[in-house]
Amino acid sequence: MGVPRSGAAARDRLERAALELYTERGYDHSTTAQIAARAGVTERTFFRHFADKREVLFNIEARLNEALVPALADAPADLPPPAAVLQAFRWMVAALEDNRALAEARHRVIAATPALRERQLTKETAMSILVADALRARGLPKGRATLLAQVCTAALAHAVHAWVTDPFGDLDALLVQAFADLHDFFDVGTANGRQAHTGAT
Amino acid sequence: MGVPRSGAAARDRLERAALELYTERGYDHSTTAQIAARAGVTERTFFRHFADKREVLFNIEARLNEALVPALADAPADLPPPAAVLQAFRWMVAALEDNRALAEARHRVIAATPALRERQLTKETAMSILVADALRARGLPKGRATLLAQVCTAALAHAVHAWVTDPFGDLDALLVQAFADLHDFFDVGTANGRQAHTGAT
DNA sequence: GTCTATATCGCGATAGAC
DNA sequence: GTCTATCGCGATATAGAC
Repeated sequence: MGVPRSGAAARDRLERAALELYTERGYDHSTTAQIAARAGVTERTFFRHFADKREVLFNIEARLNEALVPALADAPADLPPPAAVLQAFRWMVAALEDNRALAEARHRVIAATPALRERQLTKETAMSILVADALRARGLPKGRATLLAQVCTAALAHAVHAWVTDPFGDLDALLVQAFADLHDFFDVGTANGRQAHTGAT
Repeated sequence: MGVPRSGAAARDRLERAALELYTERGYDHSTTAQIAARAGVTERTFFRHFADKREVLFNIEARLNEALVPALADAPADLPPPAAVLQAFRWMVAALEDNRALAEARHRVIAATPALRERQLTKETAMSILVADALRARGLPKGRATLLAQVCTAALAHAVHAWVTDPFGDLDALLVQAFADLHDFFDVGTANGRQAHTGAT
């Protein structure tokens, strides 16, 4: 084959081919053999790079996680825990905002496929664990760190979902809004039924 | 066959057989054929009752959801949204506390099996959607309802996890504590670093 | 890279339950 | 008799072993 043999390149082509095929014929009507063929490799190579047919769509998450960990570690120690997580998230999602088209394509496929939504939840959980570790490093006890991490990650997922859904959404603003909503839900200081928000959906 | 032909009975036997086998030999070393054999039915029958090898462990969730929906609807209209959800959750989990042994067995298998943890996340999301619907019925706008529902569901999952993990845990108390933690995280009224809690983990 | 187990699902026939 | 659950058989594709 005229195609170069670099592992990373093949991996990239597999990811592209998978997204294309899943988009064209749908996830369950695309076979791993077809993906491999379109990428110019054997089926075996597909499984060398990705544990299963779902994983091939979730490489972005790994890259985001790599950006998140240092961002969490660098957050000022005097920030309250939720604010620290928010700051790290805002830094991380900056990378996302450039690739809106790709994000939308991915989102469409995932939204249309139960098996892929399931995997996405797993990825969110994985990210939540990173956040929990960072919170523990900031002194939160394990149980509360885990809970707060889950809550913050849910807010992030919520903001990203709103972003890919609304063609005019600003991811950073949506993220800030989500965290503001969290305060509003649980802050007895601001009467709980209040609706005073910049852009509540 | 000497085995009665009631659908529900076969279903029950399949659930039992699956939990046993997953416990004995592990999820990946149990085949659907083995489960079916132990339940006294054909492999084909297994798939008529359950969409896949994972689903057979998650019937309890369906029953909990059935209890949750009316509980959410019956919550007093004047309660703040998080309090209403908490009340419904407390009612729902009462059913769980009776079956501690079963819950622990299930938890062990699920915790040991990535594929099952993945499915469990999906079930939590499904429950979260029920909560979101109820919150919208209470007047919350869609976006905030979804977010708050995810947060509350995370708190529930957190409490249940703590309960099955700690042999001396009281599920109801853990649930109340989780919601109290949420307030503490986001309530600016109570200084944010505070640790004053009854039983923080 | 090749080989294989097995999860998953379609179809037609059968057989209790009402 | 009409359901509906089950059976028996077969096909395909994922995923893991050698």
